[in-house]
Amino acid sequence: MSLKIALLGILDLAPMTGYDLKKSIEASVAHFWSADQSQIYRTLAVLVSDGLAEVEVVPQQGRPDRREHHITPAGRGALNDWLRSPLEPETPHDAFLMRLFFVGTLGVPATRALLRTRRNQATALLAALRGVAEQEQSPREPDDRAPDDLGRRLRFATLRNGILHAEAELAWLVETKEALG
Amino acid sequence: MSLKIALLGILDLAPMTGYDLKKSIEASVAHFWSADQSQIYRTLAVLVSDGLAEVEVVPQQGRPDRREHHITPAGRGALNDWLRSPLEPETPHDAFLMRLFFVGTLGVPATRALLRTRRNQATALLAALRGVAEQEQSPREPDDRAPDDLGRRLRFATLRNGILHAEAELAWLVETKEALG
DNA sequence: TACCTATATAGGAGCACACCTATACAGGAC
DNA sequence: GTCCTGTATAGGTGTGCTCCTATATAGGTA
Repeated sequence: MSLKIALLGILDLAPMTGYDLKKSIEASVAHFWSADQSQIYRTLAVLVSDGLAEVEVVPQQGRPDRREHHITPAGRGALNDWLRSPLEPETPHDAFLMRLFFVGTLGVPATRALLRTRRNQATALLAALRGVAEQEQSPREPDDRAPDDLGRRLRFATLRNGILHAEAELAWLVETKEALG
Repeated sequence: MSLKIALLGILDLAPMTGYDLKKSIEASVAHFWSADQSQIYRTLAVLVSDGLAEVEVVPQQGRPDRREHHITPAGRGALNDWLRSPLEPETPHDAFLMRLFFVGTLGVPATRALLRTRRNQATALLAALRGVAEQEQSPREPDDRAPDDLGRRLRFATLRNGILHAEAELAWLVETKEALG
C-alpha cells in the first residue's frame, strides 16, 4: 500500500519519471522508506491503470523517452483519503533486536561484536542524517528562499525524528555495554 | 527468513506447539516482532520439511493432539549460522513518518491531530513496556531465582531498547509540536 | 579498446507475510 | 440452552516487496 502513497505524494510535488522517483526517494525519504527500482516501475504502472496517475511521453534524442507521470485528481483524492485514514499502530519487525535476543548462546565475545557493529551503523546513520539536516537548515540566498511553510517544517521534522532515534540507539548501546559488565 | 529464526530461537529454549509459539511470541518478542498464527504453522511445516525441527505427537483427550516441535542439531546449526552472519543495515519502512512527510497539504489541524494520535500510541506503548520491565526486574523467591545469565540480560536489553526509543519518540513529539508554533 | 557511469525502461521468479476462513471439542458464563 | 473462550490445527488468496536480469545509447575514464 504505502509505496503507492509515497509515489503519489512525490508526484503531487512534481511530475516525474520512474527514474526520477528512484533518485527522489533516495534523496528525501530514504531515512524512513526504501524502494526497489523495479518495484517503482511496477507500482507506477498500477497507479496508471487505476487512474491515479497519467503518463506524458516526452521524446528525447539518444536516450529512451521520458515517461513523465502526473498525478490525477483521483490520485490526489486517494492520497488525501490515506492521509486522513486512521493511524494504525505498526507491527514491528526488528531483525537486530531478534539477533540480540538469541545471541546469548554464542557467548560474550560474539555479543560484544554484534553491539560494536550496531554502534558503527548507528554512528554512520547519525552522521548522515545530521549532514542532511545541516544542508536543510543552512541560510539560503534571499531571492532563492523557499517558503518556510508547513510542508517544509514537517519534512524537516521527519529528519529530526531519525536523529533523535539514532541518538537514543547510541545511548542504549552505552547502557547495554555497561550492563554486560 | 526471520520468522524461521524467531521460531528456531524459541524452540531452542523449549519444545513447543504452534499454538504455544504464538503465545510465546506475544509474551516475549512482541515489542520487536509480530507473527500471524497461520504463518507460524506454515513456517513450522517448512522447518520440519527442511530438517530443522522435528514433530513429536503427544496425544491428548478431548483436545487435538499436541504436535510438539523440537529443534534438531541442523536447526541449531542454522540458528547459529544466522546469528553469526553479517548484520545488514535494515531498510526502513515507517508509515507514520511517511504520513507526516506528506500531511502538510491537509493543513495544521489535521497535522496536529496526527501528532496527537501518535503521542497516545507512544504513551501506551511506553507504559506497556515499563510494565513488562518491572515484572522482569521484580525480586524473585530465593529458591525460584532464574540465573542472571547473559541470555536473560540480553532479553532485558531488548526491552530497554523499546523503552528508550518510546521515550525518544515522545521527546520528539514535544519538540515537533513546538516547532509548529 | 574496453570498461564504467548515467539515463531510462521493465519482466521473471520467488519470499514473507497478512487477512480471512474452516474444523473440533471442552468448559464456563449467562 | 446458547454463546463465548481456550486449546489445537491448517488452507486459500492476495499483497508487497526483493533480487536478478535484460535492453539501448551517450559520454567519460583507463
